[in-house]
Amino acid sequence: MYADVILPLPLSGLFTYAVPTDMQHKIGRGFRVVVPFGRRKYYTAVVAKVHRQLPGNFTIKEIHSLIDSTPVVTDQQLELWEWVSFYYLSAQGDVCKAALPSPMMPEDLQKGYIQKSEEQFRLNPTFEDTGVAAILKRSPKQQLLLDEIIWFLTENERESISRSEVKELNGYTPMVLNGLIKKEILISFTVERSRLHRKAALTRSPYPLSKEQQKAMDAIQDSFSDKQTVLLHGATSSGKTEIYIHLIDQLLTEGKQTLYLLPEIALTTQLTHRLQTVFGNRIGIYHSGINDQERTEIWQKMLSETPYEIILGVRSSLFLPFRRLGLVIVDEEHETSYKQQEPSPRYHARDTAIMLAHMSNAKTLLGSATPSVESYYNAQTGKYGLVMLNERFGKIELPQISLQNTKDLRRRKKMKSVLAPALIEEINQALENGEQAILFRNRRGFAPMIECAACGWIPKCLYCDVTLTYHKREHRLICHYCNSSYSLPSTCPSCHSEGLKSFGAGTERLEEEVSQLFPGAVVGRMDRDTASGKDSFERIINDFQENRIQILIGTQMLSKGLDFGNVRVVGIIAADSLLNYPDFRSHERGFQLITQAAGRAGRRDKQGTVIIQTSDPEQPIYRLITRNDYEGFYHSQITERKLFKYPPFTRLISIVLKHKDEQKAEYAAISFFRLLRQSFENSVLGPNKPVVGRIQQQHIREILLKLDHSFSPAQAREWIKSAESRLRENSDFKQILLYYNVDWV
DNA sequence: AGAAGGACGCTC
DNA sequence: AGCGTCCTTCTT
Repeated sequence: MYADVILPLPLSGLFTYAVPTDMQHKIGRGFRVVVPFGRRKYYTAVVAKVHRQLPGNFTIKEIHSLIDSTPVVTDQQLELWEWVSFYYLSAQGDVCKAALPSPMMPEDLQKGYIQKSEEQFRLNPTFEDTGVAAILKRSPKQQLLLDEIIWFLTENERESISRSEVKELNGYTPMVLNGLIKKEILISFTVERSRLHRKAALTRSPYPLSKEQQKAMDAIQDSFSDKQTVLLHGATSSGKTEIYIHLIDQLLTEGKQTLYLLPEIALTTQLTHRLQTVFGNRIGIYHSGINDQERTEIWQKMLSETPYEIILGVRSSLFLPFRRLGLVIVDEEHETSYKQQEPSPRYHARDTAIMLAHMSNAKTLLGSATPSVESYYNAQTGKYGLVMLNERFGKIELPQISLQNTKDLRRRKKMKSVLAPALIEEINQALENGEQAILFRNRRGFAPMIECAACGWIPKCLYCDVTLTYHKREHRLICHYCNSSYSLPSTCPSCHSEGLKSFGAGTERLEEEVSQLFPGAVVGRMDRDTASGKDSFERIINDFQENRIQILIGTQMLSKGLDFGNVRVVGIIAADSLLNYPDFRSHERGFQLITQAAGRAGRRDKQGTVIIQTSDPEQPIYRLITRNDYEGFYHSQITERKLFKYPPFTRLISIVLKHKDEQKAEYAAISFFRLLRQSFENSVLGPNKPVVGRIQQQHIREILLKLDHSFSPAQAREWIKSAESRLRENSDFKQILLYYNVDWV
């Protein structure tokens, strides 16, 4: 008897092992096993198939041991893995890695030994900083390691550190660590107990729906009778969430589970709390703030007799083992963060959710105020049901959106700062009334560019083809692609003049200027530099909600799914930068971003204001934005997409080739292009050097497949894979890094 | 001579 | 991915 197993490695295909006789009646699809792989390693693997066909051509090893007594991956989950791997052209091992929490697939296995929980250390809270310093006065090595540990805990926003993590720190030796434990500055413990058993929460019934909401709810249920997927198009604050709550409640009475998907950044405590007050501990939360141990516990609970009935989670939660899935809600379905970019599998969670629902005989509800062009098209053509929810809840009017022409203002010498006078005036009004303001700028750092006024020299990254951004707080130049940082030269390295000038304003400079403009206000900033961890993100949001911050400046991460009640004005700084990049979706993204950001404006009962600063207000997209004309926007986009053969009329597969040597990358790209052309003919475009042609020393080339609906995914896959193996036959291309991005967004 | 650093090739 | 092997280049 043999078992084909999935190894959590980026390898294509399954590996076959012999099943020991005493294991034969205990093993099956979805069980984990420990297998020897390579000369000396043991890995955890998942059994995909048990069979009796003797495999050929290689010596077969035996499964070392069986981990489970019942499957931990259900048949239906494995089917989904197979689909993701097939459709997104990724290795099954990569899908396995994305799906299973890492503690369920331990990799550093000694023979016959499976690591349980590791020893952890936390700081002894009874010591004050000064007390510790006194104790360690004569132990500089221990003080040094302690500093490293404290730095690690702060950096990762964690309470404890494992032994293996301590070993990685500077200044670690077993003796130094033991010293800290002996002096009881560090407390050692191992995690055994589950954190899931929270006490039963008090819950409330769902609030009654308004007439509009009830109408939408009825329409959704009606639509589900003949459509598998329904798109709910409802303005921001139209009360979509309460409809979701009622639907989930309905599903509960039918004994069915609901998966509620949210884009990564939007997973706010706001929504978690709101759902928990209704559903208490019947809901499981699965997002980036949940650690691997908790993920494992959630997985185990989903397999148990009493699984969570609702999961609120991000992308990866669609790989959890659902037994009776009835509904998948994809909130903010237009969000591009639903598409995983790195690493493989590069899957789209919205589309995978629809596939999951299909496999589970469940329904999918997509919700958005600004649906993606693809989804709206599917709704228009009848593939999806379409339900509109127009009225804003509580009849709050949509914000007033106006444009400020910065080019014209600058010419007339009216721009005395980064902000247009009209925006300054609005912010002043807000501050006078005890109200708040939000300013968006999609570039972090102080100045996006530095240039020598004398010779035109521009600092660039050594490893990437990009200009460096000046960060004032660090007083350094930073590459936003590889994070490497450089000191700012005092004179131009090229001509030695002292005329280095900075151009443009990122969020950091905006924060500085705004603080000077409004000295009485507290200004907060939220971007990757100030809100790295989940906690700092929430701290800033809380400070703003509780009015400890009056003006909040931020990048896109601020525009998504947050509800504030006291924002009078939203300003979009340098809106053109949102629209002017070479991508057929740039206008769609700009429309969505500005409309979503505008949705943050408005107070409990008063209309809000949105001011868009642009140097090109004649762009037609702005008319659509200011009139909140989604239909007009959709029609302009779909016409363009049809004309230029973009999705949904075609399927795009981007092929990326990377190599340290530019010549090799180029040559491989041309060869691959020619091979693909033999089967795909005119549907292959390229190869192109992307706008950023080199990242982390790797030169990049892209080939684009633009496939109309005459190509089935199976056909496309077959041709691509055969072209790839022909490319790999040439030994020149062995070390070319090659990957696919299916349904590239 | 020996260390150190890449580029392959292979893993049931 | 990881790891062994084979090779080149650096180090002394």
